Order: sequence, then C-alpha cells, then structure tokens
Amino acid sequence: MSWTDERVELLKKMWSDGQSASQIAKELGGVTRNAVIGKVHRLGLSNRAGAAPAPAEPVKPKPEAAKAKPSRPAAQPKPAEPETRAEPKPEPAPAAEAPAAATPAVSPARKQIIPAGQPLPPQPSTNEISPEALAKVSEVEKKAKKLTLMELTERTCKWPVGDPATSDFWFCGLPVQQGKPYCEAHVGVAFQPMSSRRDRRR
DNA sequence: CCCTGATTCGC
DNA sequence: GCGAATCAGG
Repeated sequence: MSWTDERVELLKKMWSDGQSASQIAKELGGVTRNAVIGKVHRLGLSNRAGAAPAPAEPVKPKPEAAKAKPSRPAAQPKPAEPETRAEPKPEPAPAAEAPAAATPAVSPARKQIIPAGQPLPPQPSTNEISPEALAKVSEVEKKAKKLTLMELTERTCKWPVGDPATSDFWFCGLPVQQGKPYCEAHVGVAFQPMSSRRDRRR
C-alpha cells in the first residue's frame, strides 16, 4: 500500500482526532502503526496539541560506553540546530460545545470481580464522583466508538451508555485501561471509593 | 502483558 | 520517502 492522497488525508484526520497510530493503521489497512507514525513525522504533524513550546530537551547523557554489545552506533551529534521552529498553527478550537443530553446514567452496576489481589489504594475520600471525572465522561462519550455488545473485545471499554430498552444504547468502546474493563474516563467513575451516596436522604 | 509515540537507518 | 526495529515510557 502506498500513501495516496486519500490515505494521507484519513491519516491526518484521524491523527488530529486523537486516534492512536495503531487505530489509524487498522483503519487504513495495509500498514503498521510504525508506518503511520513514520508518516506522521514526515508530514510534520507530530504534536497533536499544536502547542509544542521548546521542550528544552533534557538530553540523557547515558555514559555507558563499554559493555559487551555496543549495538547502537549512537545517534548523530546534530551540529547546530537553531530550534527556531516557529510554526503558526491555526489550532482548531476544541469546540466542545455539545448539549450532551443528560446522560441516562445507566449505573454500571457490576462491582467488577476483582481477582482478589488488589487492595484498592488509599482512596481520597470523595463522597461524590469528582466533577472532573464526570465532565471527562460526558466529554469522552462524544468520542466513544459506540459499539454493540458483540463488538466488544477484551480491550474495549464496556461502559454502557443510554437505555438498553431503546435503540439509543451502546458501549463506550474506547481503549480500556490495562486490566480494567473500562477506559480511563469510565474507570474514574466506575471505581468509587466506597462511601458515595449514602446519606442520600431523599 | 497490553499499549503509546519517537527515533534511527537500511532500503 | 518508507517503515521495521528499536527505544522509552504508561
């Protein structure tokens, strides 16, 4: 497969959409994520945030020099690189203005069956789910892949959204967080400390 | 282990 | 220009 205009465009679109290189590669087909990453770099659209203010490269010295297997000839010293990479990027506003019609809040119910090894780290004693976490959820749900039950895999977020009784029901489907059944955002609201809504008095 | 992007360098 | 191999990290 070669990088046709169409493929490059899809790449650009997906990349700026925040899709991972591997996802893009899968979508395109015929290429690996390495190919995608390589292309991304060649196209010069590495940083998606647009804001790449001179990282002031730490530059790791790494003094090792003799150890049986040099293997790597070491990188080029790179003479003089005036990092004057001023790139006037338009930066398309996030445009996160979606009404997000009150999420039906289908409680994940399942408390997850913990393998019995994780003692649950010290919880920050939060009564409610942090507003931040909730905000992140509603935000992420707009990017959800909206998978059907059968499309779920070991690595797709299984957080349900909507009412199962209606056609407006789907599963998040975003990449799960290692081990967990949900993506990062949903893990945030799925695993509550333990107090939560106790004194609901209503 | 799963995954991410970054980099190098022979092709 | 391309991308596998590798590196570095979560």
